[in-house]
Amino acid sequence: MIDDQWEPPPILLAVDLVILTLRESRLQVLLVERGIDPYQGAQALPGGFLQHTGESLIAAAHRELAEEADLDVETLRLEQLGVYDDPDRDPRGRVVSVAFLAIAPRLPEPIAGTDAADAGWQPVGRVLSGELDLAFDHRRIVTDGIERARAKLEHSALATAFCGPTFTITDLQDVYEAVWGIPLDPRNFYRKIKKTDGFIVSAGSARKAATGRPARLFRAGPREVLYPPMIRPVDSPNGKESVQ
Amino acid sequence: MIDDQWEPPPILLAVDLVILTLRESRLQVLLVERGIDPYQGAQALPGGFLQHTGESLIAAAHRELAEEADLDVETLRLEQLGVYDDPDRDPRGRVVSVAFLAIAPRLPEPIAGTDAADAGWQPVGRVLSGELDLAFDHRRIVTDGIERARAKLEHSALATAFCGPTFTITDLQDVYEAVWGIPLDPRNFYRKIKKTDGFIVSAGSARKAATGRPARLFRAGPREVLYPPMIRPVDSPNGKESVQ
DNA sequence: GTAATAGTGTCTATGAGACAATATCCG
DNA sequence: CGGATATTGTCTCATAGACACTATTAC
Repeated sequence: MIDDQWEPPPILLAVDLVILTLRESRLQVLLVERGIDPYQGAQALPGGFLQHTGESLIAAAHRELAEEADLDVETLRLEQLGVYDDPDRDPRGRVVSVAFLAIAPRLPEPIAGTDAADAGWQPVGRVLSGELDLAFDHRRIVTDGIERARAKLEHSALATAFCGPTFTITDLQDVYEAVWGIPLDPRNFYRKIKKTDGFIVSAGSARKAATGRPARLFRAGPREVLYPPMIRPVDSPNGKESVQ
Repeated sequence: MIDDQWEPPPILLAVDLVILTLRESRLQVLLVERGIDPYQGAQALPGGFLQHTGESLIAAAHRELAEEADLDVETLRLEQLGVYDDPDRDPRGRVVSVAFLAIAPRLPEPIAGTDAADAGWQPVGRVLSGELDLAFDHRRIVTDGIERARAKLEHSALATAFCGPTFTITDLQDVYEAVWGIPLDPRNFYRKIKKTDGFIVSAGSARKAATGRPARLFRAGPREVLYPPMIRPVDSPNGKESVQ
């Protein structure tokens, strides 16, 4: 707790960032090791406090993203994920945090953190299973972010954000399989994608692996809303949804 | 503006409430007439500032709901809609507002406001069209709330929240038609609803109107997530979504 | 040639949408 | 009975999913 030599502390506003990417065919989340006291040494989402009254939340999110993860701010679209305001979520006092979600394409191996003690990718499975313990309520925030990403893959062209500027349809399928956590039939996936006008546009062809027939390359198309949506096979066909 | 006899004012946290209901077969939103200075006399969403540091956002939302609209807090489920934090959104200074969305069943005609100068329902069409001008950025918040409600009708059993404890399938159809703003075929709607296990459960039958065959009555079932989803016919089959 | 991946064709079951037909009330 | 609404039946078309098959590369 903080020393109480003066007035009750005000409510502090913070931002937390859930940055997801695909590495080694697995969905991974960007985490930093906390360098200061509450939860020092624990893994946490990148983020921090608003620096001044006039700073907008999205500006703070972009600033933290640049500071802590050295990510290209321009290419990442941040989407508001939710507000986390349990009065007890931060031992330092009342901290209301606004979480943002972003999807990143595959990046050079180590994220060169300039600010945080250490920044790196972790498979989301280790977070969801509880194997990896996160500071504050960040496990819940990650859980919510993943569920949001899964849902957005159904109705939007978000999946292309996981890929580089050009990609194959198989690359795209890897995204869906990793985020949804289920296998898909390559043949049906291929036709479904190509039948959705504007989802992807041709970008030549190239040889990918050292084996097999080379795949055509595509770029993200103009369409952002998918109609009809991609269908996520249901594993629990009854009752309420079970997150985590 | 506020007088500046002391330190730069802190960031203030507020809640705004989008309460939707069905009246006269139209989607309507609860608005209050502002009694104090910024936008005095204009229509606005019910809401207000957090009263003390320890108050949670959801508690503040419920409190405002009770104060300004005299609504039964227990039956309404508030869902976080989003954060609105444009630094210029409130002339008094930096006010960050968290919006909540709730769906209310048909209620006794006049909402007896205890706090606000006046509270009442307005058809959302008048807000969306700009015919009715709202204070602050509340028109955007209402727009976002409606879009959220439309989307949730597809994938959740939210529609039953618009109805009373028991309702007919035609009542449910009225909800979908009003919120989506399109007509649906009664025969196909009927079968689709009954085929979705757990959406509704039987609750006897009763005569509704003075004419026609009496309909069976139902209650909301245990299912909250609809799989497969209800399908909202698409009016704009191409390109990006236009929220306006 | 074989191995491996990319891409196409085809069949089937299911479900959405159109709409005829029947049921059950009021007067 | 006729008018009105509720409920069921049936037909057609589109599509998801299963899966056989062909195409194109590396070796």
